[in-house]
Amino acid sequence: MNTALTMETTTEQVCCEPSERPVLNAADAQDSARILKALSDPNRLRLLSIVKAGEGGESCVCDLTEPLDLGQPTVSHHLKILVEAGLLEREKRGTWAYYSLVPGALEAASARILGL
Amino acid sequence: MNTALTMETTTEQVCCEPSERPVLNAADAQDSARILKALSDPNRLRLLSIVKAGEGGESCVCDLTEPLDLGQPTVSHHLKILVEAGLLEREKRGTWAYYSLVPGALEAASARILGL
DNA sequence: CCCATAGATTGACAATTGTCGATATAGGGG
DNA sequence: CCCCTATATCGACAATTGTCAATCTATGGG
Repeated sequence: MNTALTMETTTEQVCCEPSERPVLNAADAQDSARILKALSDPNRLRLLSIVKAGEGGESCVCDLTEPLDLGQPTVSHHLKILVEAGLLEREKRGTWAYYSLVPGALEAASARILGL
Repeated sequence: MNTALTMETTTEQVCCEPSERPVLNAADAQDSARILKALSDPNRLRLLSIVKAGEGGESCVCDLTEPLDLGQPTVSHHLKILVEAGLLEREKRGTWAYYSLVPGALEAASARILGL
């Protein structure tokens, strides 16, 4: 049995309209807000920027603490938020933890804004 | 960590590089965070969506209160935040206040994410 | 083994945020 | 004028957030 096809927006899709999305529903809004909230802190934006610019697109925590002038626990906390938002991924090698951008995640986040 | 000065940003800009922006500085980060913070609340995202979808791209407060299931003062408060972030503009006509998207503002916000 | 180091987790705290009810302001209509 | 409706502002409150110091965990080297 098929999951009810409640999609059924106007059966005739004209070619290039702005998607005719009526209004963002509460669930999708909360979803987008969760991701955008992770991006709403200046230090987290800088973390993303540093990671992106890092050698091989990754950085370990020790290289992130100093440029932000924040304590190590605080940096770890911000990194966790970014990981949980699906923006960064963590890979542990030896004693070090390397963070890198999740491919396409920033593009997806920006699309959520454009798609409002 | 003591990477010598071998950095030497190639004076020759090849055509389509990712801008070679080294790292987001604190001031720009705070700037971007201010705007993204306005976008980090689900009810504000829905407000933007409703305004965008509204007749003539605008809506008055009375049309925004009901679909969000929020009190009128709360909606006014969110609208103010969106205006101060440069995302919405307000025009008063008679007793009503009409809100509309600032042209290009959403695109600019999304570019801040992509440009990290 | 024991220790040193990288990083995560915890607990605390001040600051900020989202929400509401009450009140203020401002037009428009009798 | 006075009232009615639409919106903004204010004061309060609980919830969330960003930060730090202290502690825990894990990995690697002697």
